[in-house]
Amino acid sequence: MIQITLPDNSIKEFAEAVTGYEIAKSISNSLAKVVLSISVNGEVWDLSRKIESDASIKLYTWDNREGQETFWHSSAHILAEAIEFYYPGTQFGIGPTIDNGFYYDVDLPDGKVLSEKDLQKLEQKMLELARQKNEIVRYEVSKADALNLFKEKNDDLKEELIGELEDGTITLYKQGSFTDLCRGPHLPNTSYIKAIKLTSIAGAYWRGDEKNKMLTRVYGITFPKQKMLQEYLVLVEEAKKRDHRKIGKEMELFMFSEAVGQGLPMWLPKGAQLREQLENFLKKVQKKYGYDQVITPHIGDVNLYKTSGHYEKYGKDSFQPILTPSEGEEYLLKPMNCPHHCEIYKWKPKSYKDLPVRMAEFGTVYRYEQSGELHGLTRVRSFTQDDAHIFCRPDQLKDEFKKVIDIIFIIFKALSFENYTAQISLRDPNKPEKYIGSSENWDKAEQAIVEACEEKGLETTTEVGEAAFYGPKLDFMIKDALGRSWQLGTIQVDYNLPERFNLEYIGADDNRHRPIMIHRAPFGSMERFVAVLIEHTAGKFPLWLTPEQAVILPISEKYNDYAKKVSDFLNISDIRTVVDNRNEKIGRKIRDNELKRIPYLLIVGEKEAESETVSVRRQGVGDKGTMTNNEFVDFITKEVREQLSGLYN
RNA sequence: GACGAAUUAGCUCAGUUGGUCAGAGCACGUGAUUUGUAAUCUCGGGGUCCCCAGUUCGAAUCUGGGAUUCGGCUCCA
Repeated sequence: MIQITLPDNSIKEFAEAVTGYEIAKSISNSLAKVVLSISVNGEVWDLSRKIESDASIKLYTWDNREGQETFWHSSAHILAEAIEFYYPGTQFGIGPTIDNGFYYDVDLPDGKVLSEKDLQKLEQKMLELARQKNEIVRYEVSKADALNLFKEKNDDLKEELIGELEDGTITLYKQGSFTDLCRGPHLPNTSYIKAIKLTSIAGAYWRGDEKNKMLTRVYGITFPKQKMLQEYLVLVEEAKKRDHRKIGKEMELFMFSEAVGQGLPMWLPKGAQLREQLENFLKKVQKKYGYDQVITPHIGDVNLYKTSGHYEKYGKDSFQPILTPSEGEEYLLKPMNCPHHCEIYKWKPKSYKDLPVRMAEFGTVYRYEQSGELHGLTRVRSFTQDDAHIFCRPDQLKDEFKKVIDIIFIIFKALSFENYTAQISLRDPNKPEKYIGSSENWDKAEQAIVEACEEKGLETTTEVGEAAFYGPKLDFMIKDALGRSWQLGTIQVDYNLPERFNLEYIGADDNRHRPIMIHRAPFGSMERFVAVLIEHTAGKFPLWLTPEQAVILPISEKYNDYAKKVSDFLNISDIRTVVDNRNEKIGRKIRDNELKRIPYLLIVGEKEAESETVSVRRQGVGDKGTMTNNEFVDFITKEVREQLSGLYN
């Protein structure tokens, strides 16, 4: 007698060993149709695997992440089977599930290459294989047998993987004519998979290491219903419309020019306006938090970066030094602002009473990113950090750290960023050689970060071994329209630069002490932040931020003079206003300006000119009635004030 | 940087087998119209078909090299 405990703690009894599928069936036929895998005592199993003894179980369907993973994992095997059918002799790397689907890394024989044209035939083959309703069978094998099997297939990649596994834990899965090394779990058979889309193809290094061979990675996604695939594809198309590169072009925010160079963005007037609003906003917040703005040059003597250690670490792989007419003189385009700020700190002796010193700069830096890494505004070669460095005493560290978290919260709130994640990056205690500074200091810094996050109620993930070589850090990440994650705000604790630059303060004990440095950039960089902001808002920026807040639409050219008068009035009232005085019908002007995402459309004709009013239309909403010009100024000013209320005043 | 794909008017894109294929819509200019809440009509100008070589009687189209962009990989101070 076997007792199976269900999630609601009810118990079902079976006379003999039972499979997950049989359990589902015993509950209801409709459940049996949709269940995909089963958790047995916390471990996810195949539905077709026999449960031999008492267990607690949970059944997974498409609505559970675990169910989807089972589904996609089996899909990856069918992809592999299809590839093996067309390209016998292919070596198979790994084929895991990802957030949206799965991929398989393969090495085709005889230097054959896959290209996007081949995806369709692979999809067709996969559908054919899925429809064969082949059982997916699990085998437990010895390491020796597993090695032999893949040796026969000449699959070096699998051999390498098996070599690292422990004997007695190795399982194979077979469906149709294809056998794969795999921990599972899998679907009972292939017929569950009804809709298949291979989405893209890309190169990927074996085991993620640049020194290894580059394999071909095929990405795909599958669904239990055709309709779900259609819906997914629509969603992807919608997401593409939010791409900041597309909207940035449409809204005339920024551009690139081959003549200027790769990865060197140029801000167009409206983009510059947007950026200025963001900068002014942060400056106000920083003023409240006791920061001082500074301005430093775009270049620095190469020896400055030798002192900081950056030259040694990155000099060869970045922009090369600028020479001067003087022999032996070399300058570097600055890859960061910290060394300059350290020099400012040293300008004058500091007392413990002077700390913390908070030094902020919108500093443009230049980094020679590899060409394949450049990506719109999110990854560029010249960018402006909303940088600041806080020099503080050890007893101030945690408090300063918390204040920086506050600033980041203010920004995320002002822009309604809610779906961010926060990651604490700590050192790898097993590799002390990777880091500089005493382990005592590291402990203190790490503890300060963890405590600061806890006290701020910030939910974080922790990554061991991800710290910078000079200190632990807290990063804020946010996803773009297509689900790619970007690091925005960052706070880093640094014991290294104060050492290298010999920064000091005189303590109450009249001795010299070393300050701790905090690097922080709440936006990360203006470029990346604006990119993510565009995708977040689909270009419909909040009123306080948007480059053009109102556009005046004269009904006909006869009212252009009045429109100009209103626009002048609004502009001196600090409302960013433009006039659409083209010789077009009003319907046309409304359409064009709605599409330009300007929040307020002000229609003026005979009535309005006579009564000194405007007819107000909210973008995407519609007619808001008629207001006097003064009323409109109050109306819009109030809206801006409400958006920013309590954030920095 | 390595792998794959792409690049045609300011933008979005069509262009079949190498031969009236230099195209469309939008944008822009022009004339008419003087417009009341999501596209008025007329006429017109605009191209180094990414660049450089090559094959060919003939290249947007084929081949080689380069540039840039895109995808994921590696990287990210």
